[in-house]
Amino acid sequence: MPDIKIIFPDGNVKQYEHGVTGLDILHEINGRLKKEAVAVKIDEAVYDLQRALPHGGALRFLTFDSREGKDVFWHSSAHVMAHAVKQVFPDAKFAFGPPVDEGFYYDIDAGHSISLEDFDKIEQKMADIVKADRPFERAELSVDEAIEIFNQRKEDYKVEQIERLGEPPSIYKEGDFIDLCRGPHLPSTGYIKYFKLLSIAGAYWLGDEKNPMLQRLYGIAFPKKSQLDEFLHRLEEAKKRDHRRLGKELDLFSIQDEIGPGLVLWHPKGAFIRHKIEEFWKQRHLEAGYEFVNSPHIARKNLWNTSGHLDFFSENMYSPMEVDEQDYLVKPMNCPFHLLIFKSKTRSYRDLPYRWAELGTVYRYERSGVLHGLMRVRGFTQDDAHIFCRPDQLNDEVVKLIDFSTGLLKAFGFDDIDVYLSTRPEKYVGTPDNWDRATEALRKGLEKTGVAYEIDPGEGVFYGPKIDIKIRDSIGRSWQCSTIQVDFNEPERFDITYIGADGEKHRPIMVHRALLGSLERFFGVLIEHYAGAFPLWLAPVQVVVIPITDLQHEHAHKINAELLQAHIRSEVDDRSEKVGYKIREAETTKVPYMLIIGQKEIESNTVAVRKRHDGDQGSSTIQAFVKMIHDKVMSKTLS
RNA sequence: GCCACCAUAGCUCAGCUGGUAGAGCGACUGAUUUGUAAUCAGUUGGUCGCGGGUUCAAUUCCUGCUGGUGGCUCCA
Repeated sequence: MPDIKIIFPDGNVKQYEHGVTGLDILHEINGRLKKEAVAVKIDEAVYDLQRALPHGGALRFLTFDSREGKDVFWHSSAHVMAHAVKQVFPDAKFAFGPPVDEGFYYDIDAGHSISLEDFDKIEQKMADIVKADRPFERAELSVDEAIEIFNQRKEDYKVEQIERLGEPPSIYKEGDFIDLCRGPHLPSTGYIKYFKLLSIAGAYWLGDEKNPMLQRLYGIAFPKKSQLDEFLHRLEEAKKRDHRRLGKELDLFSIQDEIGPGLVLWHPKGAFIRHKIEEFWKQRHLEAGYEFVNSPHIARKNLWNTSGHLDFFSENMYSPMEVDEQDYLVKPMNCPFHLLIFKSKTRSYRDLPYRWAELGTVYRYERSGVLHGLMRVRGFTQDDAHIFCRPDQLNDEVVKLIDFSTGLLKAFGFDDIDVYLSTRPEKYVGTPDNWDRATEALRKGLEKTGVAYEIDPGEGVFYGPKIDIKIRDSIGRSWQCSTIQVDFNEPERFDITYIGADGEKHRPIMVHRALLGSLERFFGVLIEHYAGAFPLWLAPVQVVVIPITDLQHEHAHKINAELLQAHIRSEVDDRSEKVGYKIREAETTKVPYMLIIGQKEIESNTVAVRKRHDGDQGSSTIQAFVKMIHDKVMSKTLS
């Protein structure tokens, strides 16, 4: 009896017998899909192609091109990898093996260390499994049946999962390999044509560092060879724009053993770029009604008691130093200082809000394994500010902040952002009631600006909830920079007040915020975003004047002097090298403009302009060139 | 901190199963006077991350430490 009603994307409706599978339907279709479909979606649920459809509905075949298709493809790939590992290491036990953004992994307890040298063997076994083109067969079991199967196979982690699941599990069988899995999976192993194991890492069972550590094998797989090649090529490209590598090549910064891990030296060129960023930042902040403050690097221990840092943040703080028999601590945050500036005199409701900004350098103990170039360091400068306002001003301030932040980031070419609202964590100060008010304020602000956001439960800071803005760089990676945190608690702990219109004392609300985040991380992100080719307004050297022979040296220096007069950062390359060599060097050091000066240019009193990446731009008068540079710097043109 | 891996000249890297090290680029010197991504020649450069052990002999094997890489946990 035909009782499965399928609605096709083109609107056609067709009835099928009970037991019909995606593959059956696929066979009736011609074209690309027939070869490329990896799963089928009925309404909102994704099913295996080989599985009898449990019910009818709107049908859509999924290919590798879709997110869901990739997940199915990579999930099955993880399964194949696990099977291969099992063949190489028969005692291996398996935990989780999900697809991720790019590829898949499987957490494995192999009984001994799997190392990179085992990759070849595992990949060969995977190739055998793929070649055998065995079907993935689904079965649904009772909890007891499943536990028995996995107990027999000594799959302790799987048994634990089943017990935690508490509902009848499904399993997938491929050859003699059985995995606990919700699915869906590819019809057979043969789909996984091109794959590669990528890396190996440690990962705690269930993500808890108290649990034993498993080995996580990462891999990637594609239906087409070109896709695998492109993926590997992209890895290479990402490597080329790695800020650690570019930082060295372009002489921007260094981190040295003698000083200590996570402590950054800004070299002249890097420091110059930082200077331009700070200059811009300060200008924008003055325009937005901020005032600047400054605070010391250390303070008495008791200050950090008052603020709650010693109770909630001490694992990130350095040990006290003794000064005149008193303990002092290096600051991990700037907020207590700003609170005390507020407290230094009586404040009136008329003067709120105060917006106090500081490029404040803080030090935090980060565990050695988390340090990473400029992205994660132990000493860094936050572009910090604290806003003290009345309750009736809060909403407006939050809205302003979101706009201010996105505007600032846009100037650097970051248009693509992800926004998160992080709520109360397990360890927190203050009352749940205050937390709710603060969270609500942030949520309202977000709603008002209309930006799309996600909730990040339990990810707030100890003193308040926060909005985090993550920016996407030019190759699509996401970086956390801006953070906006509403805090009802610190004002209470420091007992700060203002005098209201009613002549009574009132408690102000405090907003903590860093927009670029830290200058170190932001610089690292910028280096990778621009691949080291900083836009004109940031480039430490904007122009290299290149005389062709000694005969043009004098003229070249004259032009250079004119450029310097016009506040253009220019240098002359008057070494005894060929033009090609000098151009190559200017290109590799990513100088935005080159001016080639030969006899022709001297005679016509022009300059031959060459643009980084784009080559010869023809000749120009020096006046026109200077004007163009000025215009681009003024408008902060990115290209 | 945990798991795996790595550490050789300023940089990128060679150096098979132990017999105290090489290349390219860079830097320096000289020649060359050059028209849009590498002119030629010469010179310089290393306690083979640091300490201990095995050995007649250790850059190579073992071990401890330091630092780094990819992850996990944590985070600006």
